[in-house]
Amino acid sequence: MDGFVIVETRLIASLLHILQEVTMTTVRFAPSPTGYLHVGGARTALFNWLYARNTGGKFILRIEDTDVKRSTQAATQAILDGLMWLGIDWDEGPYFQSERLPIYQEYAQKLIDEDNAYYCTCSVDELDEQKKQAISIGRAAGYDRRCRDKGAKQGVLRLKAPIGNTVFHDLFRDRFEFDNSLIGDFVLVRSDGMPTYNFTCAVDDALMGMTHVIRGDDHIPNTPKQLLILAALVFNPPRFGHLPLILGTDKSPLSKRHGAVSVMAYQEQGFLPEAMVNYLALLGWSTTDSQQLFSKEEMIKKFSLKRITKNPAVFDMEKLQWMNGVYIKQANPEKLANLCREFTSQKGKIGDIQLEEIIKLYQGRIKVLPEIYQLGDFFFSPEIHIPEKICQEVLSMSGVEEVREILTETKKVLSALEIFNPDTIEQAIRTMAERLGIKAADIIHPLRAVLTGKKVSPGIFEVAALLGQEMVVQRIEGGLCMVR
RNA sequence: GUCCCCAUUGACUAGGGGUUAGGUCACCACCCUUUCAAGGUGGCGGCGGGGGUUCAAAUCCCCCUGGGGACGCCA
Repeated sequence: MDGFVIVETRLIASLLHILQEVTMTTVRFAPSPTGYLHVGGARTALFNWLYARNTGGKFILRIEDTDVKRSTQAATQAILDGLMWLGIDWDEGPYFQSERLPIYQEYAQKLIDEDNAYYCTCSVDELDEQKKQAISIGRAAGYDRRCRDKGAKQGVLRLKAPIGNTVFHDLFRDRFEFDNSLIGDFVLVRSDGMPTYNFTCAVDDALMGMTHVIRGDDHIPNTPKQLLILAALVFNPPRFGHLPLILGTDKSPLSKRHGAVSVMAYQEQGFLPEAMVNYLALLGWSTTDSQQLFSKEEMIKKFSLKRITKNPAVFDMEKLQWMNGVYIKQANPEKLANLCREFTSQKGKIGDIQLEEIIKLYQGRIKVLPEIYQLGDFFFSPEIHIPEKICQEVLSMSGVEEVREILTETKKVLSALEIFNPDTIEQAIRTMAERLGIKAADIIHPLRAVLTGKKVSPGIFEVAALLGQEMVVQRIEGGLCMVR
């Protein structure tokens, strides 16, 4: 009996395994290497990746480089870099379509053999003319199929679109129905033998076992075309889902004029990949409770296609910055210090003095990493400049003589300290204030001005301690000259 | 010109026949406080318009308006 149970359990397990194999989610990100990974592409990649990880499926990276003129290796690398920076890893690939040409040839031949495709010899000018005419008589602008029955043996290869409608159900919206006659007999293979996007995409999605194709809105018109190819080739179609676009603040599609669109530009500006991913995930996806901050694990666990919205989202820099600030605040200072050093080397600044300690002081105050070099510039150079404005507003605030006395006394008190840390400094200052019968703030403000050259800084006791006793004394002396 | 998509505060969104229309960013105020942040508390502000259906519409249907996309030997 026991043996039977074991056998039965094993049987169920292996059946489940097979079932899982058959139904395993397979998705992909299929960019064309014609530029950097942009925010919209990154969001598309992220959603596919999240879905794959959520379902325990497979995420494939495929480079669609059939446009030889525009594709570059640098762009491919930039896309890979962008994905890696965001922490989006792939299980297969990258596949390059340019290396799969024989496969597409094979299927093109199949379409020809089965009378589902034909050669067209129309020139570009002729096609233009056809388009103009179609529009002038109020028809859909498209190829008029004049070469369908010519029996040409060369030219571009076109699909023979059947009469009827092509229907599909979108993952995020309703039913789509397209009239095949409006789709037209589109090009599958160029006259130079290079296959086109719609053809390679359809073939690869089928061959690579894609269960879901999640891509941008702009591909909606391509979907019926690919469905037609799939049908002609007798492949099972994947499920399609079209993500709404990401817009700029003026509601037009996000582009360079809205600021940075390249994902790597955000790295250069001092954003953390975790924040970027978190923000991107919220552009079109949400949970019922409107949770905002997610760890990667949490995001994977909670991700669901059902909760993707169909309306386009405006990319909001302010919220991204807020989120980045939150991630910086929570990050490990050592990790941040390493990131900051990259910025210093880029900008030619020196930042070796206890960078980690400085970061701790600024973690809760900055939105992007490089801000630390503006707000905390007085930490990074021995000399500081006290702007005239600060001199007037702070150093002569309660009377020049009084400030002079306060600073002189402060210098004396602080240089007498044997242990120089935030606590001892604070104690010394407060004691001094009490002794002189003034407010601690009356000491703190001038002290801040002479130590930092600013009216705003982290807690002055921490700042002073980090600067070190010698530097503090030196800066008070320097500041004293400015009190006049 | 033809086809198609979208519509909740300034932004991201929840809600999908009966809710004081909820959360987050931003903004404002107050608290905390050595300044600035952070944090805490509170506040401002919204269902694009018009018709239906219904006892009841942000929610369902239609029209309009607005925004966007596609119509390549680009992807």
